[in-house]
Amino acid sequence: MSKKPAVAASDTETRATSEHAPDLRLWLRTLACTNLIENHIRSRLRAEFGITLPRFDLMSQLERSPQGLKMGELSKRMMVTGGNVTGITDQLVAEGLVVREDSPKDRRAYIVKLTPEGRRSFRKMAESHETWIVELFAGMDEKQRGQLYDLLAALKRSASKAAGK
Amino acid sequence: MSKKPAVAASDTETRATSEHAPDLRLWLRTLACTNLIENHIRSRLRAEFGITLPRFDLMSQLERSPQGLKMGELSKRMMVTGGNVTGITDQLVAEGLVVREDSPKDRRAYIVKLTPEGRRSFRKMAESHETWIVELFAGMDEKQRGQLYDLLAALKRSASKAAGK
DNA sequence: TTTTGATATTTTAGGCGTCGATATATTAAT
DNA sequence: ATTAATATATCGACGCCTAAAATATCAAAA
Repeated sequence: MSKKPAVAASDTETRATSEHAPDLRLWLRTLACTNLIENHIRSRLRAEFGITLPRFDLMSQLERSPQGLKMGELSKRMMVTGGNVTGITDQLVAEGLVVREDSPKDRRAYIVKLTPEGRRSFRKMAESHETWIVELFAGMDEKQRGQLYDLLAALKRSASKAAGK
Repeated sequence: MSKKPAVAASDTETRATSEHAPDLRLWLRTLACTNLIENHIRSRLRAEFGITLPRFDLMSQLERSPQGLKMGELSKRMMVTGGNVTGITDQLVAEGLVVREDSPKDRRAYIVKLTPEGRRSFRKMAESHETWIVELFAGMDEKQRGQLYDLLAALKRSASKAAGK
């Protein structure tokens, strides 16, 4: 009996029908995929490790930057506002998974780093996380995944340009 | 001078590097695209119409179902929890854009419908919304968009199956 | 040096979103 | 007809998230 979360499983995409522009349907399908996967990952992280997705994401950024990151860097990379990063960091600090160190170069700034426990904890979770992702994409063959990867690069360029970089 | 929101513009994808599995990089790229587009749409809806994305989404569902939808239907289609729908609906009711009618068939349920004003208001916003989406995808050619559409269908199938329908 | 403008972070207020619990109604089984 | 199981929606607590304003520092120009 795998636990079904209270959140419903289906179709954001239901919004789109014949009269809508193809681009709109394409966008809604993109969204549906993302929501599906994100909701799944979110609930598994919660169920199996008692952590939230944003906290996991922040730790993930830090694990890849052992020298640490400034709050503003985290904000850019996570694509969320600075105020948001403040809150998430506060929580992780309280849990002992992360530390704020004063920047020697700039007294306005902090350098956020994983603690040894944070690093240990993250690596364990990341392993499962990667497995889950692999499972979610397993229904596509190698070639499809490669094509999708390339097309998303094109989409990223297109949207970045239209959104004003 | 187009207004730049306080939210940073770049790369969730920064998380992925060489040592990560290809699937993980594919997922992070998907996420980066979605965030980019969603953030853009969110701030334009706010700036130009003073509405939030979730409220727009809910109205969007209702516009396509003139007979109205039960709270639970909205929850499924929007891929969010029931409690969440309650809150968003409350706000839209307070703004006079939506009504909760008692279901004649089932006294537990409500049927939510757009008011005439809600419908009028939505149609005006939807026009702009669609234009924005078209702009965001404009950097891809017809063929690329078609391929992406098909590949996302495959992803949706794959992820739905792995997530347990 | 003082001012000016930009940058780094936090704070505040309010909306979104989840989970788990509750109240109520429906449906099925006894 | 009573009971039990299931379904619909709301509520409360808590965390995420944004936008806008406040605070502090830096860097460069006057």
